[in-house]
Amino acid sequence: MLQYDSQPLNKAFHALSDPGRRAMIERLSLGPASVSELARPLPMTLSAVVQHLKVLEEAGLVKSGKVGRVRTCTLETDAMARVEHWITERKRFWQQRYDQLEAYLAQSSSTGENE
Amino acid sequence: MLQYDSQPLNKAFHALSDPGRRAMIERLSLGPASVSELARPLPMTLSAVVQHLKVLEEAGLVKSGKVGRVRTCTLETDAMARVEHWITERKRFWQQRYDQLEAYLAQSSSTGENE
DNA sequence: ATAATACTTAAGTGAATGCTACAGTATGAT
DNA sequence: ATCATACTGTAGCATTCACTTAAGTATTAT
Repeated sequence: MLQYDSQPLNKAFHALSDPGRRAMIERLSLGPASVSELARPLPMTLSAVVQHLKVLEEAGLVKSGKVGRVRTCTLETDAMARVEHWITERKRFWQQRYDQLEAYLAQSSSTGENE
Repeated sequence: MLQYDSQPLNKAFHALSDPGRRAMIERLSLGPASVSELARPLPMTLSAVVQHLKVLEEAGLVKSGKVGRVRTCTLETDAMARVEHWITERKRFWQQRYDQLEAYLAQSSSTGENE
């Protein structure tokens, strides 16, 4: 534990910290989409969207391929799962402490040492 | 869905994108700690750690209070849970598509139309 | 009283970010 | 052949980041 570096996680969390990129991920969680489809709802130029896409791809969260003139993007669910995993691992520990506290309180109230 | 802005999530994901700050969160998931305790394993000055702590607090991921000269930090598990929630929501959708695909494949192989 | 501890705050710096504008290049439609 | 579509790529720019150094301020220990 407490391994200091993890490029993949750094990049993944960074990628998800931007609302535009999260919107793109939200769209892609519903299914593949072209670059213009991803761009349509966003208040920025296509150029900007392409740059965001690059960030997402370099974080491993999205993959894309071109057929004809349209690039189709898909979500990389494994990478998303790895991000989720980091959080659930932390959760295990704080939950454990919470459960211990609960058990302690239950035990001390049943033995009634506070009366 | 596709609400474009969420300051809290922006800040939370951004806060988690730094390996030093993640190390601090990892430590705090085991229980409260002072600023120097958080700093000890990290390859940077105390000053830098305090600045990271500020980022974590502004993201709502950590709270802290001072008693005497030591500041004790604790993890805000609710904020962590909210980050987790954003991911599991996306997961719901991509899982659904996966399940549909699986069901389709199961059905088409049982009707044996590929022989 | 003196010194060590545990932060706190501010200024400065080089690098990374999130854009836009503009100028392309393929590909598909008419 | 011409035009629209769907990107692609680069330069520039204001802002934010992740630090460090340096100079504090309270507390606690001796």
